[in-house]
Amino acid sequence: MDDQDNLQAMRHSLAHIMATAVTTLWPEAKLGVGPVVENGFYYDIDLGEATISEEDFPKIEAEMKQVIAADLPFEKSEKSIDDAIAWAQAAKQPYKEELLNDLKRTGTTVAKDLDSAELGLPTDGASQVESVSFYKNGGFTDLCRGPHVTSTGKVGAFKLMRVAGAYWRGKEDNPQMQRLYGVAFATEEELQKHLGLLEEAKKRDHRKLGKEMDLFTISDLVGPGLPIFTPRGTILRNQLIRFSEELQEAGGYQAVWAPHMSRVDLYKTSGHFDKYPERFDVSSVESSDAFMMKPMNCPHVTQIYASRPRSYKDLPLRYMETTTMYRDEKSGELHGLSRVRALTQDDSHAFVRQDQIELEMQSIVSMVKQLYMTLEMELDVELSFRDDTDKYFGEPELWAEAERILEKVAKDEELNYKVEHGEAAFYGPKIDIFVSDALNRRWQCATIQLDFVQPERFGLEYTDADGSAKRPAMVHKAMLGSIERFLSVYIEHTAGRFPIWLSPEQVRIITVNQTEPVVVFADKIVTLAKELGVRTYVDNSSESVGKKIRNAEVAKVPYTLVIGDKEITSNQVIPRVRSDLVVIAAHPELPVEDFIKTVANESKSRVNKTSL
RNA sequence: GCCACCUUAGCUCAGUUGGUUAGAGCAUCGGUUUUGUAAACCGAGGGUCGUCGGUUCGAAUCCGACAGGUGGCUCCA
Repeated sequence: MDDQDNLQAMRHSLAHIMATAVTTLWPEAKLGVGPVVENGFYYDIDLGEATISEEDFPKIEAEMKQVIAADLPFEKSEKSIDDAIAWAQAAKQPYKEELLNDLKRTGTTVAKDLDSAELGLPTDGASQVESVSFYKNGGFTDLCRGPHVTSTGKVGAFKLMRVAGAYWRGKEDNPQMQRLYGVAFATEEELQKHLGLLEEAKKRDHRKLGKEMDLFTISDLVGPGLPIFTPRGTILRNQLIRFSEELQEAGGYQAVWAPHMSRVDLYKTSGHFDKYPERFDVSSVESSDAFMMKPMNCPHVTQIYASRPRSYKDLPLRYMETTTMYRDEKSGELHGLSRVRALTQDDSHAFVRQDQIELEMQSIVSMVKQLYMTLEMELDVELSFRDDTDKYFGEPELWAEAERILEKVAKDEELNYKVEHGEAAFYGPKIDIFVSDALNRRWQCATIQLDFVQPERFGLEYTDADGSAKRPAMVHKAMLGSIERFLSVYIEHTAGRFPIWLSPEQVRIITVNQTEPVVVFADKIVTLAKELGVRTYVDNSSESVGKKIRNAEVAKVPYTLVIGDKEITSNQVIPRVRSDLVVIAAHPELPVEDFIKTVANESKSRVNKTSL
């Protein structure tokens, strides 16, 4: 057993020890599942009327420590499936009984959040389950495949972290259990290191940095999930949008524009209306028609396509639009900029012929790669395909073809991807690109979607070379995805230390004193910077130079110039460079004009390091 | 929406078992200082303790509802 396996066994054993402690303290506790997760473990527990809160943790931890101190062996045993069911009934463990019954009937459990290691499933995954294994430590016995550590004393260091609600088997209409999360490591040092990392992650939380760096704000009066952007945040936003749009223009996309609301009928035709009830109705329109805010853009765009007859020679027809849409997310799902009710997408839709799909997908993927490479972010790619349920529209043959094309493109473009069945949109399969925030939570950003369904539902056509009417396919794409969500991840990714081209303020000019020649010289630099499109701010305040330097540092401004008599005499400056941008150790003295020009060039070429 | 928890000044936080005019640092404003590469000094303003209701002689403190938030669950076109 290597260290990694051993750590897994420790964490899994701790889940059992926690369950032991909880059932000692609350004998009526009904147990769900208790698998290993990243950095630790959890156990789902139903206490009926009672609830566990974080205040109970010291008591549970004390109980767990007793079990650990007793160093009781984990003893494995086998039972036939029917004996196991009888055991669950006798032990009054209805959730275990349900799992065992499903196991007997189908050979599997379909629970989404269930780690198969938690079950007593035979390791070869045979469909016919004859027997299941149990592990016993002291007076506590649990259905479990294992493996475990040899005895309860060998579990390393742990800490209970929090309690959360979790629906039994991940289904909203099932009873909600309490999920107790713990973290665990082989040694106390590693545990402390992990807790330290969590503290570090807090410091780069985009909600905290967004406030500190004056990028955006969320007002109760405006409403939850409706972030508003300050001048600084808007510069950041617009720089990213401009980059996305420049890439798309180079790729043959034409900008279009559509209003932010429409008749409800638009979404009834597209199929979105019945699929997604989370919409914002516009109720007071003086008309018998119902209107709503747009939750997506594609239906609008189909109407641009449909506005005139199209020839096979017109395709591909590529439309792009950076625009805001509105989705009524449930209150508990809102999260800073990551999950909002008003989201802005760098959205695009290409209408293509069947024979153009693959090439189009390929060029989009390479565009996405270029964007993320420039931003120095890793691509974490998922191919979201359909499953066997009936929630998808369209012919199965078309789906199979679409999925084949997506996978081929992913292979050809050497994407490091995983296939996820059941994650497709109702109208087609997707290539989804995920990025991770400071706490390692994955968020979907870029998405590329192949769609045969909406052209069908809107009756879109083009005239082919032989004069026959043909149906185009539609390729949806968003590269940054939701700008808001992208920013949330990007702020955490960079800890607010943006590259020069994205920095809301690129050069901070600090005056040594407020005498007239100094102020005039600072103004001269600002005028020059403005002409070249460099974003500057002059700190003329009567603070000490040390304080002003510190303020510039805290604001994470890439370059700082201290201006005094020396600079006026020589017309040269010594730029102070933010530490993460430095590539050359020496900071040369530069003529003022050269310095500003260099910053302007760096900004234009979107470099991540400085050449100063 | 569901579960647990949180909400005191613009921000970060004190505030004893319910007991007089609720404190600090930073920020802001005013004054002094005119500063050379990570925090000058003095002073002032700023709070219906998230909101509403209840218990009590008395509530920031106890109870309830609501709102907002945090971590999960569910959902994510």
